[in-house]
Amino acid sequence: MVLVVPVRWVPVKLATWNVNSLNVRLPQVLTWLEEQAPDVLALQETKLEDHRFPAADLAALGYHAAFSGQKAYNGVALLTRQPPGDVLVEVPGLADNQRRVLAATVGPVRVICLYVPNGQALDSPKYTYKLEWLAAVRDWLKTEVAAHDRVAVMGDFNVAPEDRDVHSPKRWAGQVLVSEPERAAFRALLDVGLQDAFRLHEQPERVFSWWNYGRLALARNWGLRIDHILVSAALAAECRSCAVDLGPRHHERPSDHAPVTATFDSLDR
DNA sequence: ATGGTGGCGGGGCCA
Repeated sequence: MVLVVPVRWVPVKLATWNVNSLNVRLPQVLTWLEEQAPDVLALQETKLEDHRFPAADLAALGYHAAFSGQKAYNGVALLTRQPPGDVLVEVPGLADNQRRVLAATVGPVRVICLYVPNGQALDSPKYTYKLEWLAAVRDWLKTEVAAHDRVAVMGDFNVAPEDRDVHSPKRWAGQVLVSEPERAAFRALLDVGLQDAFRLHEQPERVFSWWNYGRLALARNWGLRIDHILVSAALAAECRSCAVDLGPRHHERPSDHAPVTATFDSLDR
């Protein structure tokens, strides 16, 4: 007689949030962690040197942390319920002083946090840096996807992939964040074997993740969807939902970005 | 509506 052992499936929640200063936003992050209880939260623009990272406050909520920060600009972190393993803070072969990349293995998932350069404007050296950075990251992600079954690449990509991710495609046509070379670079990331978790599911129209500071922008939903969760095929098959959480964007003294969350059915961690 | 704001740092840069 064959005894069939039931496999226990548990939900997994992954999230990403550009907090625009973890120092300022820490109370909001702590509240959000308690409310949403993600298994992993990827943070961008922490703007904190590592010795100032609020690891104790996060540990009090049961979160481990891996982080790669710098003063005033950039900075990424991964908050995880399970200890992060195989932490990496540099893209192999890419010389970059800016702290924009963090990878860690959490349970069965290789989690990668990205803060893609903004690019400033199409005629700026920062735009060239953005495209070169994305090309180098693409090459690296190819190796990560080859090495791991479940991969989630989360962060502020500073690219609105399609016109439906832009409140006013006409107004934004050709601008940084929506230009065709940036969109091609974004599609090249998908080409290594990743899918936009948000587009795996039916979604309302005009869902965005970033709005300019200034009250009119949010009130009129003048936003862009530039924060993304990309998943490998194995995770895509397990993805249950993906959504933007507008709650924190309406808080007092908010980040200009809202968190993006994806849930999964995954084998017991 | 790419700043009419915000963060950092203490002027100017970055987003």
